[in-house]
Amino acid sequence: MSRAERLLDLMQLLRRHRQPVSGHALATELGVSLRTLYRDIATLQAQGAMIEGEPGVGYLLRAGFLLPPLMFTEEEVEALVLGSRWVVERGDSRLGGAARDALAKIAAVLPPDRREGLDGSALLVGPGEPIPVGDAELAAIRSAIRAERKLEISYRDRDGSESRRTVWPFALGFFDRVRVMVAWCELRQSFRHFRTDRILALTASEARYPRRRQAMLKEWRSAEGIPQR
Amino acid sequence: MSRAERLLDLMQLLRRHRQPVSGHALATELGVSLRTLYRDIATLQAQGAMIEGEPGVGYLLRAGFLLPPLMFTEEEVEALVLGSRWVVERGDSRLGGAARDALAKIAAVLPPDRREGLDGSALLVGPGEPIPVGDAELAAIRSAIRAERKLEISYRDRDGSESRRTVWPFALGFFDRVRVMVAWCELRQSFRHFRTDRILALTASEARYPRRRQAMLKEWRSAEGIPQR
DNA sequence: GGCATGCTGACGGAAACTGTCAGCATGGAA
DNA sequence: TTCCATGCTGACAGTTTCCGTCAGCATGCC
Repeated sequence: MSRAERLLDLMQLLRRHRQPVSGHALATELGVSLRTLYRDIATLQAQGAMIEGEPGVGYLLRAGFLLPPLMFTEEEVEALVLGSRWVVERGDSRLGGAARDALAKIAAVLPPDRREGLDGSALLVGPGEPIPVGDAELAAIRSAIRAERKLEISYRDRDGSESRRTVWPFALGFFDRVRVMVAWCELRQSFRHFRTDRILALTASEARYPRRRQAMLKEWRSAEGIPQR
Repeated sequence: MSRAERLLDLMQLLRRHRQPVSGHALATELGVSLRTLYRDIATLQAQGAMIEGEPGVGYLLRAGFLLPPLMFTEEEVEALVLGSRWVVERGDSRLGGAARDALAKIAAVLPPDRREGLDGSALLVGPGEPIPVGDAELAAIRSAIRAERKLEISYRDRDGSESRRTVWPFALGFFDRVRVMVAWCELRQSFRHFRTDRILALTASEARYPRRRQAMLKEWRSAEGIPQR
């Protein structure tokens, strides 16, 4: 049996056992040495499996690796599909792909009768005005926000004057016609909004910024008078 | 990328495409040769995945695969949250509530560390121009579509002339500034679009209409020159 | 301390993987 | 019919990965 097949088997094994299983037992069941089992576990963990190992106890697959069955009402399915269609239509292509993937995963764990609601949903998103972008840039911005890392951008402001700045991005706003990155600007020492279509160049920095993005978001919200939801 | 990882990716890729996909497309997406893709497909099939391949058509993953899908990635959660926020912002209130409920259910199955990404997501939906509505009407339209039931409406068309008609609604389009119900109009004997803000009154009928809404949607799509997705 | 277990590093032979090439099969389109 | 897109299989050789063995450390319980 090839390794790839064995890894799939291992997942099934862990899924079956609700009690902790010793590595030795797993190794035997898979017909493989203990050392190899440890390597397999490590590989699965590297792919995101939340497998917990405790000395003297054994291994246990924690919830959070495989998607359990989900139950949604028809209306909830409609809402998710409509929202995802909007993301596909208006988000960058990576995010659109993610939306499709998410729906596909949901479809896979939905009871069969609800599943058809996914493809056949009657709620459509009309095409909007094409948004000038920056597809790759949007993905870069999102990833910088997620990792709380600085960005260096060349920006042309409303008046046409260009500048180069280092910013701490913490939010991305999707409007009908434009997208706006919200960030702390090191140059101006204040919160600034940057229309993505005015960003001329963008470099992701290795450096993390010193504040938490959640905190900045909250602060920015109150500064702008936006309710905290 | 290791083979094991690639196999999981391949499963998700197949899940995502609900239509047949050519092996060549899959191989390209995975960054691997066509021959290797065939080998991967064979491996998955040997593991019990029901993947159908037809010459001249492509591959299709039948329901009943071997493993439930992996947990959502961060990007997928972002996409779902953004989409739901848009629905809350732009949908009718019932649908917005459903979007919230759906997110809550998703949150319940997320591993704890991922859960905070839900509320704290940095992707925001900008407020759009307020849409004149009809909140209750929208819910009524959606429900009529779902049940494939006729609606009687009073409508004021572009020219300002009013009419009363019975329609068979089968789709609802969300545009930036307006929402449009798509229906078969008994009066005109053709597909018609009705802006929801021009619907003066609306009565849900008990009577079901004689056609399937999926079929009408498909027919309307090709009549309008809209690709079938 | 003894024990069961988890976990890590190193090593060399064995096994699997991969791309290339070559060819066949099938079903729809021209 | 002839084409074409596609699925599918076999063979081969270079490369990569894998795997068992050994050796050792850590943790927590008795």
